Amino acid sequence: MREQEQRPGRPRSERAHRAILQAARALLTDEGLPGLSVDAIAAHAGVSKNTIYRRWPNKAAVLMDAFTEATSAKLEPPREGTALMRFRGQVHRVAQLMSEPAARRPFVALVAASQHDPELATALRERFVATRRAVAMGIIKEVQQEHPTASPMDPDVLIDLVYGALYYRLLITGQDLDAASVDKLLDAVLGPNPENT
Amino acid sequence: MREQEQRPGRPRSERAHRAILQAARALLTDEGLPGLSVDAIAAHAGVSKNTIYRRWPNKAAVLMDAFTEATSAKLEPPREGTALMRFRGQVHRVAQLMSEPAARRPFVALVAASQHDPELATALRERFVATRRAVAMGIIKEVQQEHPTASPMDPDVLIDLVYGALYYRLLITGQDLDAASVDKLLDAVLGPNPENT
DNA sequence: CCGGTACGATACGGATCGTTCCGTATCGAA
DNA sequence: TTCGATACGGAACGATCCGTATCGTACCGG
Repeated sequence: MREQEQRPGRPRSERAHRAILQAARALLTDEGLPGLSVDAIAAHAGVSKNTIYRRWPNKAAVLMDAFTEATSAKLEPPREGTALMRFRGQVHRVAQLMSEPAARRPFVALVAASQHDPELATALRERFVATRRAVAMGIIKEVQQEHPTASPMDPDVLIDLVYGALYYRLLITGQDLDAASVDKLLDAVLGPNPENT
Repeated sequence: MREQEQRPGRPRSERAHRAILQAARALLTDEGLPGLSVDAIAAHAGVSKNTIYRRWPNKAAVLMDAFTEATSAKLEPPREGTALMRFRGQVHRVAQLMSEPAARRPFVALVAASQHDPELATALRERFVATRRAVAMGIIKEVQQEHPTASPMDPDVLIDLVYGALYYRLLITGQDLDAASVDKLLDAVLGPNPENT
């Protein structure tokens, strides 16, 4: 979005940029998707609607940036422990993040909007899903080196099962994603947690 | 919707009822959710918009009825074979149905809309998800009686894993739900298919 | 000082939703 | 046959939203 560092004329206000994304997050968290009109974002950010459309092509793109900026920092994979425990830790981290309405609602809204917006669907996959998947894939391969005797499940299938169950509960059944139930999921797929205290 | 069989005045036209649901299905299949305006449904059904809003409270409710009417008949669980094979068969049936755009798009649209419509979310769970779950639950318990030695996975967790993976691919990654990949999923959770030809 | 761009404010066209009003049609009951 | 009650198609309405356009003004480098 900001590849051209220096162009003629008045530079774009960094303050306006942040205000827009923050307003989008706040409105989406508080009011949900129906309350998220571009006019409302503009008013809440103290910004002209013109300024929003000068930077993003449409409402979904604003939402996408607001979401990834808020969540990416919170989803750094664990760096310590066995690969197995790091995998479990990462799944827990995603589940924990998504159990907060402030993250869950924007994500759900993006998934919903992406169903009839192919560009947004691609962006969501590339900028959020694929990142989580790549991290998980790397850790899983380490796990399978640590435990070569364990069932050699296809890593892609494993990821689909675990994250699938997570998002299934999130989007469809609406169940809580508390740590205990996430552990049950992981135990079912990976075998019992060896560090089970 | 039609609990009162006999009330005074002119009875509601059954023909209009069917025309509305059929028009909703047709438009949703062809145009997707954004193209599904109530005006368009009314026009396509040869019906006044007034008539639609006399019967359903909003657009999502119409969509809900249209979807369940169209799909419930196609999701009768298999009646023959071992319980294990019937379970696999049912999952395949759901996957096959959802791989058709004519069913996939309405479902995805409903899931999307249900994210900010609690009533619709409840209806979707009670009238679609819960039905599939109850059927699966019954079959799984039979499976576990057939194979008491097999891993005693919590049936709820099992269902979350399998259907979760299905809907994860459907809603988020956009992967195909062809029979082979569904079999891989099932093998990963249940063990290899004993009737693997 | 000047061209170029961003800014806030405001208005607009187009579309949609859900509601409301007509006059007419169709039912059961009196 | 008459009458109340309801449904019907048609049409219009207010409110909302999106994305675009047009103001005059503010800020940048040359």
